[in-house]
Amino acid sequence: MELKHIRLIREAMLLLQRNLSWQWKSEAICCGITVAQCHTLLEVGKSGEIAQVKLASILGIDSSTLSRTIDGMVQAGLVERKAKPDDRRFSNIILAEQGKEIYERINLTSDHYYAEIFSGIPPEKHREVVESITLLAEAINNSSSSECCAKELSK
Amino acid sequence: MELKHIRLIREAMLLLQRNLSWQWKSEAICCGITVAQCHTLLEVGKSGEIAQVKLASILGIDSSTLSRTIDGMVQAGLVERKAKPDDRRFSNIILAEQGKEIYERINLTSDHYYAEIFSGIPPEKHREVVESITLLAEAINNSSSSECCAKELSK
DNA sequence: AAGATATAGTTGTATAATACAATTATTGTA
DNA sequence: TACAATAATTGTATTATACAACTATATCTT
Repeated sequence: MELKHIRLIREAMLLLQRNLSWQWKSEAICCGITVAQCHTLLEVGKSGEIAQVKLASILGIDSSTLSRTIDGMVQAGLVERKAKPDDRRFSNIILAEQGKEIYERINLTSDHYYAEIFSGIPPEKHREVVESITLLAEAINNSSSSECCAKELSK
Repeated sequence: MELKHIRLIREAMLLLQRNLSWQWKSEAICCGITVAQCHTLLEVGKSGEIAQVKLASILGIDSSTLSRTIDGMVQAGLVERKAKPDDRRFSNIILAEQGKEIYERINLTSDHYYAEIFSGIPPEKHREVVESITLLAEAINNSSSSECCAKELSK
């Protein structure tokens, strides 16, 4: 891998990160929720029903952080805590009425967002881009850990 | 663009975002600095010398936020404020001694990080991936704004 | 040239997001 | 049954952030 290409990727990833971060803020604010709530909502919606500990692991945050995020979402009528009958340590999270609506809305907006992005890319490249991003995402996900320290944050 | 592909991209981007967010934390902690300082340091190093207002715009944050981040970095000996002689409203930011070292170090680590990522991708795909990410980054960058509200955060 | 307007940066203030440590409730194991 | 493990919560501190108000400097308008 040439350094030249690595630098290109690094710059591109920076651009992606910054633009996506705005996109999240924008979607959250539009729906009157916070960014953390937005991330959480989308994962709960995707899972249907999920334990906090699992959710925290997917979101990459501490379970204490998630606990408080969920508090706020319960208050706002976005989700509900549902005790797991066979193991009462767990509380499973499910969408509440208000949460379902907002989930659908954000889901749609996200789809439109990416559809619009791709309208700025020549159609004959679409397949290649989808494949490449998927490849990269998998590679990054598999390579994670290693390198340097980060002991404190590990889980 | 098929919905199936959009959903693939959305999932991949989520993975990327979450992994990169850990990477930034990890690099920052290794160097004894914060994530915001790390982002700022890399941009200052890249630019050589840059006004705060420009820097804030690149980083996508409010200039008041940046002002305080820079305060901390000056304290830590990472950067210096240098008044612009011909327009004293500006203070240009440059790397200080300590900052240069850490900049080089993080730059190297980042290069290694991506090199390692790519070692998990078949070499014949590398060119395609670089091209695709660049395409996507440009498309996202150009398409930004529009859609929904986000009036409050606009600049 | 004087007053009005614009720009860069800072400070006051509030909030969101986060982690770590300690604690409680529950379950599993020796 | 006592002890270890796990899920969640609460106490506490810190980081990152934005908006509004303000100061200092520069530019424009008449």
